[in-house]
Amino acid sequence: MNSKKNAPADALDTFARFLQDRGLRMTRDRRAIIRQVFEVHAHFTMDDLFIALRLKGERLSKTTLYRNLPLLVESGLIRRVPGESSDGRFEHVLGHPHHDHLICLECGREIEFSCTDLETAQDNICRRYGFHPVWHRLGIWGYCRRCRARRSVKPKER
Amino acid sequence: MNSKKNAPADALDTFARFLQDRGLRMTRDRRAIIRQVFEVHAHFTMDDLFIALRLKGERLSKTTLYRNLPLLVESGLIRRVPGESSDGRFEHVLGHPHHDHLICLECGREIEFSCTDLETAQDNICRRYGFHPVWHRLGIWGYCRRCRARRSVKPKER
DNA sequence: TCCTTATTGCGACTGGTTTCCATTACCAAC
DNA sequence: GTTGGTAATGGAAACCAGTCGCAATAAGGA
Ligand SMILES: [Mn+2]
Ligand SMILES: [Mn+2]
Ligand SMILES: [Zn+2]
Ligand SMILES: [Zn+2]
Repeated sequence: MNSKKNAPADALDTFARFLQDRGLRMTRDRRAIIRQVFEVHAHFTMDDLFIALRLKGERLSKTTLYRNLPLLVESGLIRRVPGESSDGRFEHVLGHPHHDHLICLECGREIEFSCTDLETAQDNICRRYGFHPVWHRLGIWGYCRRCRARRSVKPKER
Repeated sequence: MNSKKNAPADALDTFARFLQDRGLRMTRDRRAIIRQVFEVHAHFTMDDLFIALRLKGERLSKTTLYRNLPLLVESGLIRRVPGESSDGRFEHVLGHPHHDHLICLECGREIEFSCTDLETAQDNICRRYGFHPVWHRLGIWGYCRRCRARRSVKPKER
């Protein structure tokens, strides 16, 4: 219900527990990072985050982000978004459950979707191979409805 | 039938046409690259390719590879393989049709699979969104049968 | 409060990729 | 077969995201 409203607080809590379990410490920077990450409901890069935090007056360094985002990933609070090449794109998880992406080659827009058939099919495959899945990333590139309409030109290849 | 045997030749042909269409030229280096890429039936990195070609006595430079692999991708002859971070991993396409990957977090082994249910589910999703798919990449990370057997320890998270 | 040790900032450093530019090689047109 | 306009190439320098080393700082349990 209020799962969205409390996401930042919940996340902070989760992370605190995660840190404690590993003998790590909760710091001002880490609090600021969590707060920011769960305040924005969109994909972000290392740099997006850095700039946002600096604008808010936080004085952490980029190195700190590079050291902490992997922890957030491990804790399950954020995940990497599939991208063409070496992404450095993340998105938070709480209040934003698993989904896959349609990425438009023309306008760059990303559509998030989730589909049980797809997940089921994956589970079946894994079972067949005796594979224990932990996570997956699916990205589909192509042309979105809007772009297709705007130019009734058909794109080429498969 | 002999689609495999002639893959290098077919590829060369395809690429020649591709180049011509764009006013680009077929060169010794490009021929060598195609030949090598279709001779090896496995994923490869920029460096794998460079070393292999050098060992064969080709005297091209790495810069040339960096300039030409993107062309091979555009021509549809090779594709990028999904990878955790900055991949620079490719695989050829001819005689090696579309498939997705199971990647073991422990041994790093990659299992290639393809599953019509999965593809169908994707098509359905795309239709629903009015999205025209061009390509997709699915990678599932987890633990392979072999590794799970070797250590009957259960991995954590979902 | 004290003390151990995790955390941080900063600059140096890295490895992969791109860019520059002068030289070489295609290849289509004579 | 020669020529000429360009594409292609090699090598070095530049770029860039990320990583590392280290001395200074700050959590947080005792
Ligand atoms: Mn997303
Ligand atoms: Mn493959
Ligand atoms: Zn679009
Ligand atoms: Zn394995």
